[in-house]
Amino acid sequence: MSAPRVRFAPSPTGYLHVGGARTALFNWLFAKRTGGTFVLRIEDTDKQRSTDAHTQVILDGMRWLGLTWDEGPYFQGEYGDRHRADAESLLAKGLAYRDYLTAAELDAERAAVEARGGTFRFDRNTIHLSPEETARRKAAGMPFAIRFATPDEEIAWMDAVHGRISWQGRDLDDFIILRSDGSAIYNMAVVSDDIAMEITHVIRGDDHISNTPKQIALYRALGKEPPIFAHVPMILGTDGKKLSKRHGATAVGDYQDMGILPAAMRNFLALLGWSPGHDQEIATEAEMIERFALEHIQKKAAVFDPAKLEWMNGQYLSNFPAEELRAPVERQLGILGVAHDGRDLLPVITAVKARARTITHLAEQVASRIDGSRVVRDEKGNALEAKMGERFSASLRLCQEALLAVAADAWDAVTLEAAMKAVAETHTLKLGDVMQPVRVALTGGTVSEPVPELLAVVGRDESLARIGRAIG
RNA sequence: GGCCCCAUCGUCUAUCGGUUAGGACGCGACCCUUUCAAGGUCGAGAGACGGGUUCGAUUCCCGUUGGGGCUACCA
Repeated sequence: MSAPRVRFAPSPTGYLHVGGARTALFNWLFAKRTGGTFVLRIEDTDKQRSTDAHTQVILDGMRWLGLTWDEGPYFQGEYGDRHRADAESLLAKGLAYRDYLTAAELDAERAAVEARGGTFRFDRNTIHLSPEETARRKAAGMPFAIRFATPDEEIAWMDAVHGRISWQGRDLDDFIILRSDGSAIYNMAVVSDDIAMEITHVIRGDDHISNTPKQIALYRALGKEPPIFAHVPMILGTDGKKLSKRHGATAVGDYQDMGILPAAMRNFLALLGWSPGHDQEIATEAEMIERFALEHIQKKAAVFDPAKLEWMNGQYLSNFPAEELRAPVERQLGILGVAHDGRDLLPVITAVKARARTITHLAEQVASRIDGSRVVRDEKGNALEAKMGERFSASLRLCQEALLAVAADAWDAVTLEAAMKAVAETHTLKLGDVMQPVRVALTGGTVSEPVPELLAVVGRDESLARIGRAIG
């Protein structure tokens, strides 16, 4: 068998949604795994809703996720002539027919049926013009749509994730393949393109299952062998409904803005509906490619859990070397408007990255270490001060005194830890009562890296300044 | 309504007829510790229901219930 050719075919009518991104990821993984070709095709035939801006956002989202394509992007809108030729070839073979009924007349027909409480369904035997009227319109050169004469036979396929799925032709109506303006309808365009682009495996969302029998019928009518279909499950919101705007962030760009790393997003998305078959969840790109198989894709829809994504992102943050985090952190600092010129961020990032869950969060912490104006006292910080009362500033004064005694060239975590412990010992204070006030004075909150490291990262002058300010 | 798809802890999942039904997130407890959203240990927590098939069903078949998708001269 020749190498597989797969495609991801988004329509540029919106942003790149996580569902689409996951579909793209599965296609990409499959292509990598099999040594196949990953084709990107932009389905921009809906002129009303498609925009170049959306196309750009989708391309950016894929690049951000590292889902590089081998061919394309092709733009479906450029192949109108081929779509039309394919539709007309069906007409020539007698497998499709002209329908002179106008869209308005069809709408009226539909409205009438629905007004009676019925369910409208196109039926070639009941919904049609009289032969005379058809002849008259044809003679008058009126525009017509082309309908596919769906054969009354079973259409079945072995879905790579679902197994055998079958439909009866009679449950499909004679759907339109070419509009009266000469443009192809979705199913016709897709089949025409997939044939022309020699696509061997169609990996797409579950919601396309009902399009598949129509497309297979079209392949047969065109005398072509259908590709292998793999319908991957949908992604749902926390309430079990199809993921949508009201669930919050659904666009890949939203997660980029929230400070999610591409590697974490990719890893998380891969595990939504697919499993490597073992217990290791954090996996490199190479490991995922190595284990990827269509057969291991889940049939059931998956609920998107933002909490687990954040956890996973936190894992990547902890494990990534600080150097790799510097660029995204600097970018975020820029967004926050924090000057960091000439400042070595690596020690700061190293100190705080284990406790951060997003780049945004990480950058905020870095900002608070290098810029005193970025320190905001949180509830816990206030609560601690209130709880300790007078002892709070008393403790800080003792620390201030001890820290002043530490020379600038001796200002490192080891020396500082010794100095802090000495304060506790000589004044018979609990270590926590000495450390916590300093943490609150320096960060505004009760959560941070170990205090000696914190002092080292913030620096001597700034640390003492913040302590001075806290004492008041 | 019709057609189609689906069904293991709250969530993501492992299991491909025999397991004390395993792991992860989240949750709880404990340990470590100056604190923690870090690390470690432990715990609670699932086969929707009813029939078959079988020596034996989470697993295979049927039905019920529940959820989802499609049902356009949209993609």
